[in-house]
Amino acid sequence: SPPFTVPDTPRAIKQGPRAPPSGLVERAAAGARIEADTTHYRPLAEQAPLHYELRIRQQPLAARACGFGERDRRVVDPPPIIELSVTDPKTGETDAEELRYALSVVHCSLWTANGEEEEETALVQSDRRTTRRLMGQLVASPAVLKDENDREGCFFCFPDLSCRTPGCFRLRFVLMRIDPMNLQAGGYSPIITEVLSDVFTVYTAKEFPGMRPSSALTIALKSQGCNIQVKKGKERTAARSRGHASDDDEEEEEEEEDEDAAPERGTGRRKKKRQRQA
DNA sequence: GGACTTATCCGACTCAGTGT
DNA sequence: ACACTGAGTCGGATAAGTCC
Repeated sequence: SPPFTVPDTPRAIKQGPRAPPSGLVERAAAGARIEADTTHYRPLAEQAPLHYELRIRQQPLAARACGFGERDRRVVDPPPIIELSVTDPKTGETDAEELRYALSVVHCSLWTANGEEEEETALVQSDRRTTRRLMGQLVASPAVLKDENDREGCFFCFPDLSCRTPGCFRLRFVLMRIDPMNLQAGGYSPIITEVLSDVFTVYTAKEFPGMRPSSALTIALKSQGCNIQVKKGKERTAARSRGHASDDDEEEEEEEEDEDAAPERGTGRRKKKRQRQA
């Protein structure tokens, strides 16, 4: 989709930073992963026209459908990572100050594989409850970090997205810029730009090929404090299956005898887990 | 009743937090 | 620094439901 350019408006930054109402920005940015620099608050209307662009640095590829239960969540693999670039269209230079604006948010929604219809229509369950097809953390805050090549960028990570039903979908990411001076009931923030992911597949539990090892980008962001999970992928599975094979050989006979005799390994933990969930 | 699908459970594992 | 614990993750297993 074509990048959006903010309408030409006079810039008032030279007159000095303008602070929003006390406490408002601090509260709004509490969930942001980077420190909110409230002294550099810039209303969109007071900026020079800037060129905003979202780029998908890590495309979602696969997921295991997690059904309608709330307990067993299966996240999209790999977690989508979006990079925001903000440039001055005249000079082509990056606007580092705008890149650090803490109240930018990217929202994610589920779309059909052809990218023409939103798939987020409510699904009606057997008990008449309605639910969304895409679940998890659908909104991400910006994190200004260095990528795997040590190049600084503004990233939005979605490590907690899951899809309830199998199929082929795309994810649509839209950038919004919250203006704390204009927050009011019934108000809205305009979409600044958007990007559509490649098609990814949501598999059933049996068909799911397994998680992939984390990319260099994921590892780089994780090492800088980004809340994203690093996975070992198939390596872990292979190690696990090797472990199983050796255990079976040694313990098969013991299992038959001790079936009723206090097999406490793991079971105690599960009881606690169930108690928590109940 | 068998085949198939789907939701949930199981057990091994990882990792962050905490106490010593 | 190390051991321990609790919470979360993930692949596979299985119970339950549906269809023919």
